[in-house]
Amino acid sequence: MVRSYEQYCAAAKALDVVGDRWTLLIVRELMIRQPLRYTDLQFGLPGIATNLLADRLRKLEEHHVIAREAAPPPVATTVFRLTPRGEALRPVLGALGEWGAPLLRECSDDAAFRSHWLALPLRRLRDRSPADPPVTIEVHTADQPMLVRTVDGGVSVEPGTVPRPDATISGSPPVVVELFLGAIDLDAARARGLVFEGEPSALARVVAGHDRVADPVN
Amino acid sequence: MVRSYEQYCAAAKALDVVGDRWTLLIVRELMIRQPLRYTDLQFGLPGIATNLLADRLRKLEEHHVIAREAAPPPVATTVFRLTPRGEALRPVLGALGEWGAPLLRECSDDAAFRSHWLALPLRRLRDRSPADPPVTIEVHTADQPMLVRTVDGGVSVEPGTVPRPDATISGSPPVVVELFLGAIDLDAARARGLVFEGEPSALARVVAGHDRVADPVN
DNA sequence: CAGCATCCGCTTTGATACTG
DNA sequence: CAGTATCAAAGCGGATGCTG
Repeated sequence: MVRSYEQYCAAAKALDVVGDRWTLLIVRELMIRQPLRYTDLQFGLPGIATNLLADRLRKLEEHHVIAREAAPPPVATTVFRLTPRGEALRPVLGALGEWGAPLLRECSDDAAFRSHWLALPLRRLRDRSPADPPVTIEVHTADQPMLVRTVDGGVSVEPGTVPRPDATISGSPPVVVELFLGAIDLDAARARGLVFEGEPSALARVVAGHDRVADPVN
Repeated sequence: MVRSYEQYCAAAKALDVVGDRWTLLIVRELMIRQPLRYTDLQFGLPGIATNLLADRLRKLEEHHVIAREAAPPPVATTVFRLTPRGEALRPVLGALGEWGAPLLRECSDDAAFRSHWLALPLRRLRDRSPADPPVTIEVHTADQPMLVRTVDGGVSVEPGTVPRPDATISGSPPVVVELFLGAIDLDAARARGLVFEGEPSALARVVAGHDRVADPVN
């Protein structure tokens, strides 16, 4: 069932476990938000076949990368969570995302996107004036609105809305991501269909400067 | 021909390029020793089918991860080399190797091994007394003898022999690797069939201490 | 509905043989 | 040496069906 490389090599052994198609993307989903139900995973992995998801989850559980839990009474279903061993894959996905970031430019326009994926590239944003009162930016770009708020020197990215955000951004995923990462400025983003309302200073406070590498990063 | 995830996500885009079976192991080979001929790659990738190797090399070239060169007159053949873009994958293989290292313990005894793979886990060894004259350890464990020498605060790992090495080690790959990485001591290694000749101090100088994590690391 | 399992057509893989 | 050609077997993707 499993096709091993049969090599005494750490990288090959790692790929024996997480090298199968979809496997690392399942781990990605659990890295963004834990724990998740089967159908939540399915939604976060557009294109996966249901039998493959079931199969991969079984294998990941066998290898102690994820764990299956009985969810608390309110929902009463099983949920999936990363084990410490699974959490240890974060540097792998980090390195992969770093390397893959430049490829996002050549992404087809109808590529799938999920709002919660914003958490990966935006996690590296820093709050430029942590002493000031926190700001909240509401982002509309795909299946659900997300809140980007300054917290603890960085930003948090979570689903939700607030009554009076400091700024509200609506646009396609590429434009939103490139804007936040400083690859384009607000005018350029507007030229590509982005709608911005509120305080530009709220955005400037967290946007990655043009001084750093301006590639969208996962 | 290529099956893309079609997701606007840096990690997914990276896997579109290097996620296919064997692809990252090809990159591993070129990371250890550049440049390589087709047959050298084949030897370093035990188990790969020749059509797959040809196919992967073509795709990697299309994605500018590797480049094909006409070799200089003496050999007069084409060789493969990593581009800067390919070199940028080093953190990915590093993270994968780090994560996969603990899995080496459960590696089947007849797993394939190539001597030059020693370069990956041993690269992290440090020279504990860089001021002293360099030492050379000759290692016999698979297809060809390797030389581990102290150099510039660390060690170099290259194929070859010398007339009078400070130490000579012969043993199976797991025992050799675990010994170098400090997971086992010399007595334990000898109990598992390792033959050591020469100055134990030469080994002690580069062996990772028990203080650090004693997992074989790629 | 959540959580799969089964079936089916297609693609990819792996092993071997063959060629310029 | 550096691949291409061929082919059986396994894996993948999509649809549908079953069970609590």
